[in-house]
Amino acid sequence: MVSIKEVAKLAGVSIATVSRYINNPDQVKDATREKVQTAITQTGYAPNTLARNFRRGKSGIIFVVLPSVGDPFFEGVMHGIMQVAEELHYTIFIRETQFNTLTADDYSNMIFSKQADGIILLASVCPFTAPLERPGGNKQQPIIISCESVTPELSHFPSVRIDNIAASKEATEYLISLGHSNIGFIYGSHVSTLTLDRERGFRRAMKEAKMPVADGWVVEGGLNLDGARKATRKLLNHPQRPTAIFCANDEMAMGTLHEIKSAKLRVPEDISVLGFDDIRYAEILDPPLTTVAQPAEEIGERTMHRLCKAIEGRDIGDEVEIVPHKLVVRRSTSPLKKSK
Amino acid sequence: MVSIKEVAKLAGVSIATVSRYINNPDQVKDATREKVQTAITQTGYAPNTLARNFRRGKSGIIFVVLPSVGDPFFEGVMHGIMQVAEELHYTIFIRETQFNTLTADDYSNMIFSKQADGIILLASVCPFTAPLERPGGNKQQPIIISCESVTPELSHFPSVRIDNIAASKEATEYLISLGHSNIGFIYGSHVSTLTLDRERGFRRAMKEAKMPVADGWVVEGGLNLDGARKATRKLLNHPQRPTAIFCANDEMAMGTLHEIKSAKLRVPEDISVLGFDDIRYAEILDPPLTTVAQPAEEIGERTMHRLCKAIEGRDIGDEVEIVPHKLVVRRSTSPLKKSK
DNA sequence: CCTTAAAATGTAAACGTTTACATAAAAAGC
DNA sequence: GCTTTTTATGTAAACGTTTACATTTTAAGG
Repeated sequence: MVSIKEVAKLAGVSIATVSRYINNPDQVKDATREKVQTAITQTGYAPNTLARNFRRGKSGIIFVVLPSVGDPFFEGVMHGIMQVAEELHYTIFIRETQFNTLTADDYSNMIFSKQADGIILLASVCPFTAPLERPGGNKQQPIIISCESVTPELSHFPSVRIDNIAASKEATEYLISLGHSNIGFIYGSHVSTLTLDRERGFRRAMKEAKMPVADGWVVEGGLNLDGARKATRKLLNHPQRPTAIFCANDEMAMGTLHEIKSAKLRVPEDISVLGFDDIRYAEILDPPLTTVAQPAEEIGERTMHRLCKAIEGRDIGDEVEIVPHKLVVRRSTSPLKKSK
Repeated sequence: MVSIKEVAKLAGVSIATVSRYINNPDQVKDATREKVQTAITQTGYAPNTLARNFRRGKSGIIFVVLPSVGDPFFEGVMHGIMQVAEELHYTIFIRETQFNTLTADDYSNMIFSKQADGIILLASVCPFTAPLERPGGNKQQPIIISCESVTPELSHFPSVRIDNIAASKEATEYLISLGHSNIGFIYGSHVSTLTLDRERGFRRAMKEAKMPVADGWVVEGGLNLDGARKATRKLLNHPQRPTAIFCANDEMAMGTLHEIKSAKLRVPEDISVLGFDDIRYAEILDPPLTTVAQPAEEIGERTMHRLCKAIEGRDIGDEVEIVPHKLVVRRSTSPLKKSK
């Protein structure tokens, strides 16, 4: 493997000059520049990133941790993140967790061991456990949580997200304003604080409207199609069948839509369906899905800016930064027909 | 930042012993092990990955390059890849290309500069251009192409994929066997060799069946929803409206389905729709989508195994490794009604 | 053309590991 | 208990950069 030394020798300069040519070209004279460039092309030299990062003490890398590639919701967030990353010269690496659940301590370790300069945790990434107390003192680490609501004991991680409880409550109130009172709710999973919050918002709205939530109206959808389909079947077979179903995300709403139609019922005439996220498929579903939109790109940008501040060593606090959500009404919801 | 030196000092041993404790614990005596472990916990030491990788000359990292997180097709492939990665102790980093198109030379460079030990390129990653000839000699680099069909001049990269031409031809023949002769085709984009191949298969089938392909029956869908919707509208307004539309991937088929229904036409009664990939949404669409399934997980596994062989320095040739595809018939296609 | 200031280049140390080799300690053989 | 073998530990070099500092070259000022 050709190193900077050989380039230097061939160009007849010192290795320092070669290094400068690569990192601060304007510090080297035109004539030398040419000599060095020729030597580089001739040898096919490429700087060893491993050595460079080691020497610099930072990698310029930011991890984005997410449960699964192939989840349409993250697209927008990633857009925002990558835009800022480009601007600030960071490289983004996505780490898919899939099944294996890493703990907050694992992430903490990635920073300590210099694998990355910072980490962004996207929704439902792990059953969070508090990180190890390090003897070095727990000064702020460049780790930030995006989209996900966190449990209180982890509140010392900064985060950026919408107000899931409020958004969910509003959406439920919309359903109520349409005349619905029998409303089913499909949440994600118990490890997803985010969908738990959405459930909380749902329940709060129901309570304030003095509407009872029957046993079996709130079911787990596992955050995926199959889970949602099973959950929907349960709701359809419920003795008091809901006239509206609120799904904690759009992916699940897709499954719900399918099951309702498979049961020869119509959406929204027989049952209204409400989703969450406003993924790109929402508007082309049949019928187009009413859902809560998150400003995904904005979330990504803000997350990234805040994280970079932390990387620079500035204090970014541990507050939650709330961005606005928006209810997008399409055609999967309609006023309750009094066709009793 | 606490380094191995401080641990050594605290434990009263040499840094070599600490290093050995971390990498080959069985080489150190029980008593020493304990001392070192205590020192590690006490100092909160974590090995500096940057230094370690630098010293070892390899990072243990494999890049998977893909156009967009949020594309449901890649899920299965990633599954396969990550499974093998775990087995072989590699870490997978996903790099999203989004808009910026990297050239094959950029990838080549990532290897030379030791950013990664190997690279997997997933479908439609870049408008490939041949890589720079390096003076070191172009001995095989650990770069492999997965899913994507490559242009001839790039055939020196090994790859793993289905036979897109054959698969597409078969699917078209299926449509023909149903009695269709007016068939529209929505391809992805001209930079995606993969969808170009699918178009080739389509045309070949039509030609063999002696069916003309009218001007305007083959349109670009941009590999996304919006593009496919526009393309579909063009097809619907065509003077000779197709009775079947074949989309080069399922994502586009989703858009097509939507547009057809928006135009108050029925699928499959008025128009049959055929997709490609068999993403997880295919079966819950309305109607469930007939499509060509790829053994995504298997592709991932094979790609990874072959890549790792290359990383170990073994010769893996530059052949295409073909895996079998399968037509999955659902309800978006039906025999042509002779209701003329 | 000489002096001084500015710009360009060179020298050498440092970053935190791993590892070949040398040495010391422990175990085994008699 | 002494020699030999095995096992455990220590010493020190090396990996390829970057960068503070020293030195040389060039430009500027008179």
